[in-house]
Amino acid sequence: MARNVRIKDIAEALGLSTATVSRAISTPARVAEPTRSIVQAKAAEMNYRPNVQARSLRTQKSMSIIVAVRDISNPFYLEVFKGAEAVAHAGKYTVLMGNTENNPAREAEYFEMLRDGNADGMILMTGSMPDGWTGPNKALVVALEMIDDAGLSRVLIDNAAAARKAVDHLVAMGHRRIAHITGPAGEGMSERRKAGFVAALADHGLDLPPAYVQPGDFRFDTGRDATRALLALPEPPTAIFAANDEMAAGVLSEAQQQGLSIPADLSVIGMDDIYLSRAVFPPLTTISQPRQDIGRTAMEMLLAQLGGVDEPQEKIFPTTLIERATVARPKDERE
Amino acid sequence: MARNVRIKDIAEALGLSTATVSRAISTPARVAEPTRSIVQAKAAEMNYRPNVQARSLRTQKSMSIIVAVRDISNPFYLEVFKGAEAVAHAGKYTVLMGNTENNPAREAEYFEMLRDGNADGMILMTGSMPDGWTGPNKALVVALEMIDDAGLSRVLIDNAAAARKAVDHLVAMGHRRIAHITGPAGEGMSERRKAGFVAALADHGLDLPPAYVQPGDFRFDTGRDATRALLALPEPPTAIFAANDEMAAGVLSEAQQQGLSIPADLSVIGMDDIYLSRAVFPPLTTISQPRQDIGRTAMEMLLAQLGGVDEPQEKIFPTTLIERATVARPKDERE
DNA sequence: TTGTAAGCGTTATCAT
DNA sequence: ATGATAACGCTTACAA
Repeated sequence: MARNVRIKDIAEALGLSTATVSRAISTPARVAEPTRSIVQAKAAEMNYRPNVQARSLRTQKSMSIIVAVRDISNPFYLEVFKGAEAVAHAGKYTVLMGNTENNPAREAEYFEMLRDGNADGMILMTGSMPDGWTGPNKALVVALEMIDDAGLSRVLIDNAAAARKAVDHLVAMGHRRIAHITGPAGEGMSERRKAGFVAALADHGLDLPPAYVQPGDFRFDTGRDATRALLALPEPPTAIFAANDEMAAGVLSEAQQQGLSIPADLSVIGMDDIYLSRAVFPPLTTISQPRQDIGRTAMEMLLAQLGGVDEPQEKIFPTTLIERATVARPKDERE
Repeated sequence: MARNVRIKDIAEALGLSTATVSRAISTPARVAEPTRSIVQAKAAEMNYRPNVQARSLRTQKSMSIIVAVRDISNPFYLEVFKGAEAVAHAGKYTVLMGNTENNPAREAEYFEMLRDGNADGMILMTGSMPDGWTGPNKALVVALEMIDDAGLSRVLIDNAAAARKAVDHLVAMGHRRIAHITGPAGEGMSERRKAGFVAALADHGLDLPPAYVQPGDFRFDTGRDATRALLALPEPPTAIFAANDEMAAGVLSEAQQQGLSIPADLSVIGMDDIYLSRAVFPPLTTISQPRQDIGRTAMEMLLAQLGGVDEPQEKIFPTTLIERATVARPKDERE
């Protein structure tokens, strides 16, 4: 394997200086016409590929971006990542998937990578920021409001409005006893969904027994557990809005386990529209958020920051109710 | 923000040469005791962080590894990636997730990154290698036999044996009319699972009508379609072995849609044991492969290659039947 | 054991 | 418009 072609090799082959060759390649505008094309042609011919580390060392830019998520095995992030990746890629940036595993130490590591210049910017979908993080003008964007921190660019959805959509739909279908399974307590996303749920119920003049709000943690098992508790109530709900699809799958599972028929005996709405929602039976009615768009937009904001835009941006994406097959009119009403 | 601390700063602060400081940090063994600890202490005190690009430029190593998958939004790869990431991380390597989208151009790009020194090695879970790839002694490991290419280190599972396990279980439960939904035609993984299925059936002396082998592509929808075809047969199967869990979910969905009760009316076995298999109802009986271990091992092999091991390694992981709730004795036998 | 100095490949500054 | 040269931060012969 021959050694890699360097700018110097092209320069020698052409009797030019390395400076000119470098310019012809990186800033073509700064080099006159006959020369420019000659250099470019020769570079192509010699199969020249710039050495990124050398370039990074010199320019102090790594051309790579970290997308940090809590848990890479959570399919929720996949589409977001995909959208972000596509934009980065188009902008000649490389993206690193940062998996924090909900571990503050690992989270801190990614911030160190940022600080050390291993990456030029970061999209955060993790829970928190390291305590004393004083951004050394590194680009940072928060996606999906995992972090409540002013002053950062953010792309989010209106979680409360989304919850309201779920409630409105259930009410329109005639439900009056509607329960909710929440996400992890204390997290902005869960809290907002819960708040939207509570407010919507109030607006419809519906009763909300405390037991109708069950704690969950976004995982399948808590969906099951909460459902068990809900169905054991003297007056069980006729509909359940789970704060995400995975828990909604848990609802379906537990309800069917108990011999209930969905949606005849119990209506269910999930949220996020991950691919799971199509794969369960019956296919899950859910609130969808444009996850690829979210990733794309977050990356666009980041690249904008890298390009010099300073004011924090904010973009809120709309959500959509996807009607599939887990909502029907409640039985008592039918009879 | 103060400029980053460099080796030179430490050297000056201590009245030593940069060479000594560098050695104390990177190759402590090569420096005498009083000096070593002094340097290390000072480095910590000054909050020194090595500049990776400079180091890479000098050593010609990037300390990063690409894990290339066909489609990042396929949850199948997540756990594998996680295992690989953990090992890399422990070895001070960074891992880049390469998403090829089944696009040969993007695949080629990752190989270029390898060649250009953006990465020191690559774990391949994509479909193919670029045509004229003449590995310039770059480390390469194939995981999950997506590629049939001799001479590369590989970590895989015995797909045929796994399929046989599924068949054996169904036969032991009394099934004699067993169908299979395959993965994409031509891919080693699918072909091996199918071959294992066919051979196992033959070994049990069971009939295999051609229509009992339905083509799929590993996706939910083809699971549904194949099931529709299978159930429309004059003599439909009493059990279906789907080549992966996603298609098995499609089987459940379609069968339940048609009013069948699972497993009473139809037994189903999937394969891979992705989290989906627990989230459907009834929870899916499936063949599990140790995906984190596979990722871990692949990365270990890669690091070994990077460390100088030259002979291609090969490791085959065992699979396990996970009995959940989609298999029962067939009806006719009960009556 | 430690120091000197060259060099990794590129870009930026300053001349010409 | 192009060229000479220094510099980015680090490691590693080679010398002392």
